[in-house]
Amino acid sequence: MSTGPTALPKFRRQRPDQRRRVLMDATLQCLATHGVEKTSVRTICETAGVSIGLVNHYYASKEALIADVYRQLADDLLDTLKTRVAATAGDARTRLIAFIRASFAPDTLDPGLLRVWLAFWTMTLSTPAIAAVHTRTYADYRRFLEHLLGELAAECAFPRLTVRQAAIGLNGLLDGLWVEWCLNPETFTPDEGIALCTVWLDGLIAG
Amino acid sequence: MSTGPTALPKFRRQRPDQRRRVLMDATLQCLATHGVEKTSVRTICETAGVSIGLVNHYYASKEALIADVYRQLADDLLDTLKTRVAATAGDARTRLIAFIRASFAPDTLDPGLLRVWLAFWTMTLSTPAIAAVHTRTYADYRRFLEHLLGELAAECAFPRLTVRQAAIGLNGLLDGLWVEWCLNPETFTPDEGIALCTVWLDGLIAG
DNA sequence: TGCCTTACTGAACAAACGTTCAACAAGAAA
DNA sequence: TTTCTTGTTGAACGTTTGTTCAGTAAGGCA
Repeated sequence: MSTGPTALPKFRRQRPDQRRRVLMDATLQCLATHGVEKTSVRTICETAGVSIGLVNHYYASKEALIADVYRQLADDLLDTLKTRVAATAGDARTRLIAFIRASFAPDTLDPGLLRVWLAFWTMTLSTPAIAAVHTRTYADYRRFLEHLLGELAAECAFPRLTVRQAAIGLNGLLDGLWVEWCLNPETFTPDEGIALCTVWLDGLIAG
Repeated sequence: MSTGPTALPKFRRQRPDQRRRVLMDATLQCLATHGVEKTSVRTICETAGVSIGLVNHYYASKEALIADVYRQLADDLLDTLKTRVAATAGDARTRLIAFIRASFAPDTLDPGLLRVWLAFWTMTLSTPAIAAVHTRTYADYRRFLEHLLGELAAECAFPRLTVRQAAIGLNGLLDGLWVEWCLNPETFTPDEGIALCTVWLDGLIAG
């Protein structure tokens, strides 16, 4: 058996940003399917189809890679929500409900995604680099909610809360319900989750 | 240098339930201060002041020990909340607000406690034994909220939600705000958290 | 064509992991 | 006092971890 003159190349060189993307995707997939515990540099590289050494060639540490994944995923998620809201015509309340509905869409309401998020939250409490990503991400998210709630306040004022406070509250309610549902989907249906957020919204207006 | 006839005993025998308690306390302390990543059997035993072999003498695995800690801590926490509500006289709304205030008390609102809880939640998604504890714990918690909200419904009906749904919603709001605050205490004050939950409650009544 | 940069590989390393188990000794029982 | 039970110890084991780095080879350039 001869390798022949036209043996397949062992690997292909790629542009740094392409390789980084491959590593990030693989990391995300590992975190979602196997959890943090089983997400090792080896697992990531195997999933990405590269050798063990490549992670530390592109990132200072495994930690830095995960921080990059956090940033990317959070940005993508917010973009998805923004897009879905932008595709919705109507008054402020209608747009807010579109935001809520998007938050309870099947691709967001995924236990795998929660597994990833729990890893990020855990690292937020001990890794300054990840805490920085969390702070920026949470601020972006809340800013968009404040934008939507500001429009609502213009149409019908809610005297008991500031726009900032309302955004914090709705964000908390969405996050809390998201966590509970992913941890045990038997407890309530996504539609009930949407209903709960809608009642919060109307309770806000009623004052 | 002689050891002498009255050398100090190397260890003291203890009753199984006492030793288990010591191991659980040490595990809790490790999880809260160092996080899951750094909570090894060795760290736990060092904190408990015992040798490495003792964990596997009392528990089938490290996992079983953590499940025991989860059960104990969740029960203790709910008991604390129940006690504080029981110490409050007044109508249903007053008692519910006492529950909310207790949820935002300094000993509950602790990033160390969140670190522990995140570990439990993470394991809930991959370890059936821990998922079982989560399901029972969450049910207990919600049952108590349903009890309180049932009394509220008797005084002033809220037509848009069932008592069960209202309990799920308030639980989600409390959990969500708790997580966000622990991850970044700068975002809002505990008093604002209490206010947000109170507005939710009054919005429920207003219907 | 041959050179040269550098993306990429993968064996090697030290540290840390959960678990095991033969040996030890504390303290009650006889 | 001696015997016996068993709570407790801690060295040892086989894995797995993140990181390193000398070497390999892909692919643009002259």
